[in-house]
Amino acid sequence: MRDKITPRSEDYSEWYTEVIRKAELADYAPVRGCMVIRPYGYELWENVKAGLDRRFKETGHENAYFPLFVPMSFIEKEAQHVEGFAPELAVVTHGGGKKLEDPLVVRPTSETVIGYMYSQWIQSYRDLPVLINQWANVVRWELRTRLFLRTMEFLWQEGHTAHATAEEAQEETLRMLDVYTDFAVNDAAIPVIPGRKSDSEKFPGANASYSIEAMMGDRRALQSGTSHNLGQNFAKAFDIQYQDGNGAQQYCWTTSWGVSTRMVGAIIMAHGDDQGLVLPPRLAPTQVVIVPIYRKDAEQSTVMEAIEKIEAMLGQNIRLKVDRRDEYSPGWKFNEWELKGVPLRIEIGPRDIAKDQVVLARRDMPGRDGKSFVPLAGLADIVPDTLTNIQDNLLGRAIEFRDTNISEPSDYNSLRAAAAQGFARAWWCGEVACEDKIKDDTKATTRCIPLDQPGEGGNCIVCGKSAEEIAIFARAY
RNA sequence: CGGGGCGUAGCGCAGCCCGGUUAGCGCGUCUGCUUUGGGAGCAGAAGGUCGGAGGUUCAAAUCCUCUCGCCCCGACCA
Repeated sequence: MRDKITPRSEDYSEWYTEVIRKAELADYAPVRGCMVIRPYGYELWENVKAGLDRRFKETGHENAYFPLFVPMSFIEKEAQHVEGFAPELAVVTHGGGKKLEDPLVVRPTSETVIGYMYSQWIQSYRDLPVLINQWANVVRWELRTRLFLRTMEFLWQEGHTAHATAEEAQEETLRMLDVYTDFAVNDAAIPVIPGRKSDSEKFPGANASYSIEAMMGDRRALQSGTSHNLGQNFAKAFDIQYQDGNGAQQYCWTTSWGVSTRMVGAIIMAHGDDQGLVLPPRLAPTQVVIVPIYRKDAEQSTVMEAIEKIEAMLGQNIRLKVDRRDEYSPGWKFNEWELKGVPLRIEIGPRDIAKDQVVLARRDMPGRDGKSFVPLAGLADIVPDTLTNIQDNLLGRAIEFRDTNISEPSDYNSLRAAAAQGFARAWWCGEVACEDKIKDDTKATTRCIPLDQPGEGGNCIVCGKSAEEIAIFARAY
């Protein structure tokens, strides 16, 4: 906390870990691959949750809670699902001092239990659609973990819906992808690319998977949210049937979609700089911090009185913190709040009070550029405006960064170079062989086939055969 | 699971190769005084089963064997 952090350009990975630990977002737990989310990090997550939860409710979803333990036999019911998840399951074999007859799996995701319950609840077309979300923890036995990006246990939300028709399920899948995009862009200020996953990157058990892909500060891709059209796969495995208007039994069409604590990692890596975190105002636990400056006791009381006026002026709508600690110097506090990514800082001392002004310092513009003197009387307007401006600036900056690092190579050699340095957009025929060749040569994988397509066709960047769609290739986390 | 690195005070490390008094240093912590507009200064103090077990030796943080854990790189990663 007290020392400088490793510059981003020098060692991105080290920078990432140091920022998380020094800003007190999270810490390593005594169990390998697990993390403790500390209060500051948890508050950030709570703001992510609030932004998503509001959107879920606005689109007609309800929250519920399903159990942590899943019978092993459930996981085995859907062939692709078990194949995909078997290697990373945590299995409970003993309970109450006895070996269990049937082992229990700690949920890696909840399609199976929820599918089972849906089969009990759904009888008629009148029961549909079922639109449920749960906020929960899940466990996947990951071999290699990184704070927030991939931990053995993580927090997320998983939405699970059941519909009468394939069309409705597809609409829902894309609607939720759109909700994620809206959240990422407007709340997290991360300009994601929504698209469809290639078959090899698809969720085990899905007919089609979609994701939002974000570009991190090191130009690598981070899958930041997924939405799956599960077709009738889980409905058939768990016998989720309804009687239609003609009295015939039909299988439901289901979807699932999720965003996890990985989103916190995305926020850190999309906006952070050498000073530390840079949080978008919409999600920042503290939006404005006030640092008082004084020498003598008399000055202190004058400054504190002025601060009380500012607090009253800014009201309840701004997440405000006054740093009253006496044991640290103003300079020390400036550095600490910058490390913690607080979007806006107000500095106020005797000289300012004499002129009825304060100093505003913007986190998105380090140093003198971000500092300005503003009249105390105008703060009620200026502070909210500046926060909005910072939010917009972060998004604008991230869009510009992403766009300058997406290239459109026209031949395979330039693709190789492009994929090493950022995102590459190129025609792809859809063959796994071509995908694999790119992966072997560049470590870049198919991130997604963007929803936004040029329309006409082209030739596959690898094999030259005709291709209908453009895909994004990049190295991913 | 393969390759590499590291476990010594709350944190970061030195000491180990070449065994030898009471195991050091920086930061932080505590007390006091002076300070406070970009990471304050001085003085004093507290804080250690040297990851664990076994072995060699008159003597082990140091040498040997085993073991546990963590980090990094790779493979893997809905």
